Amino acid sequence: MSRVRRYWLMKSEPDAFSIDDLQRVGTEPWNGVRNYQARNNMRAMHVGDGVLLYHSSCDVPGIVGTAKIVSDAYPDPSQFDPKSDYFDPKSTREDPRWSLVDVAFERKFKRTLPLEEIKQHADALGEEFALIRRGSRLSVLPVSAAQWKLLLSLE
DNA sequence: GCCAACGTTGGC
DNA sequence: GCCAACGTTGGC
Repeated sequence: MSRVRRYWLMKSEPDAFSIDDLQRVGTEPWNGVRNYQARNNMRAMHVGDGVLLYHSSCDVPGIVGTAKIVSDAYPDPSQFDPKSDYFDPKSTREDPRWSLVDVAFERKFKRTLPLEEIKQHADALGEEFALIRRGSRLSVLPVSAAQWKLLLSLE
């Protein structure tokens, strides 16, 4: 039983966790996501799905490389840790509120593909693409096969 | 540092 | 269930 490979885009702030950090550690549990839409997207992920890594809140915001999903979603342990910034007192182990997936480094682009440049392809990418939708702050978002192909061709 | 956009919280 | 207040995101 095979399934269709799906694609996603995941943001991080390079000051906190960059693609170089991911390359160093190899695989990272993507913890700390505390937005329901982003969480639901992670719950829809499966092993083998493709990820575009995006750097936000930095000199040149943009796509910096690719990664792979290497686990299905499971409860984010940091929600249960009172010492963690991501502690959620309203979450229980019986019914965990927040999930994460394990993300493995795949490839770093030769250059950052800047948001500014991505926006120039808004027509081809489509108005519904959350990365360039006005006011969208979603940190984990779906990417279609066509969008994936186009964005990789811009590297 | 500014600020627009958005999500969440909590009083009523 | 409404909505004002507040906190956060993230480009610029």
